Amino acid sequence: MGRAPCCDKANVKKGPWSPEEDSKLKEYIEKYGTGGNWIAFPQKAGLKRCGKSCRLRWLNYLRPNIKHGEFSEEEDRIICTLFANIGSRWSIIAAQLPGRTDNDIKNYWNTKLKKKLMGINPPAHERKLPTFASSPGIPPFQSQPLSSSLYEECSSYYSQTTKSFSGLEAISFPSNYLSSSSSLATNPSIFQTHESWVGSQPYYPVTENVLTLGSEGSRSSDDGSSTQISYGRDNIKQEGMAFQSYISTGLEENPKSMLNYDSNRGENLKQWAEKANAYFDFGEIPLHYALDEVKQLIRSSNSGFNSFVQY
DNA sequence: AAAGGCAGCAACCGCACAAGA
DNA sequence: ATCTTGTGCGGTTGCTGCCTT
Repeated sequence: MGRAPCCDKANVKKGPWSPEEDSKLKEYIEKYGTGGNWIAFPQKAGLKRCGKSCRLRWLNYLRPNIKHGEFSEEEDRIICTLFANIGSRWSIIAAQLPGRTDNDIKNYWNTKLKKKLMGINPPAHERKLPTFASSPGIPPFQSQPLSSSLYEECSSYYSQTTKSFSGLEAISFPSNYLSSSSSLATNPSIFQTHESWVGSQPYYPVTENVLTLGSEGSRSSDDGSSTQISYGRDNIKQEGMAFQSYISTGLEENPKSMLNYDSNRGENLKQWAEKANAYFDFGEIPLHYALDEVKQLIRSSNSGFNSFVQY
């Protein structure tokens, strides 16, 4: 038996909102606010809608200062940069783009930006990647030839054959790790190597290629039309590699001690935090907001992570 | 001009989490 | 400590309008 529905599905209207409903919703909120309870809202406002639907309509469409229409090149860059770094966490990305909603950005990514990236993907045979010698305990890394265009850089990871991005891992913690420290203890599989990531896939620690941000490597073009995404061994922080190594070798040697927080809370977590600090580095992302603010967003949205990683 | 295909986007769904009882 | 409820989020669906044949 699942949880009770949030509203009486039989008696609520679904589908597109009419102008009358819109104005009813808007007028009520302008007069009385949301009342802090969206579930009760429709009844108070005299709307035959689910509370969640009202909330969505307000947040995504009716609320003041919502920006609709074309995304700028700068917005494109921010979305790409953040997507590469934190994945499909649209609410966080939206927080960096004033006036844009998470839904808007998600739609834009899925319908346009992703295709933009895919569109100029060179054939696989033209993308032979050099492999760097690996250090002991550290898996080999590969670099990409540097290019001046953000789209080329990102799209080089897109496979026309599999219709998915592959061989690229953002420098990021696995999303399930970020959102819940306990999942780490119960789901060792998050450490396994995987070969593809798309929006819906969880992030795993880097295994092969790394897309890092800022530092040296590719640079913005003169007109600023590209971003500072760059990748390659030179940009990979030793700490990050060590962190990866720490995870993989540690798991092999003693999975229990790596995963059992209850009995090992303390030293293990301290090491985790240290490695995590080094690993979780945004570099010099050219955003309107300070990196600290981005990190703050992530911290504030992931209490599990926050509970043991101190910056 | 009509039909089919496709892209864009608004809205829905279900899950996870947090807060409060 | 457990259960219930509201909220927020990301993934998905389906409607609508435009484009192509």
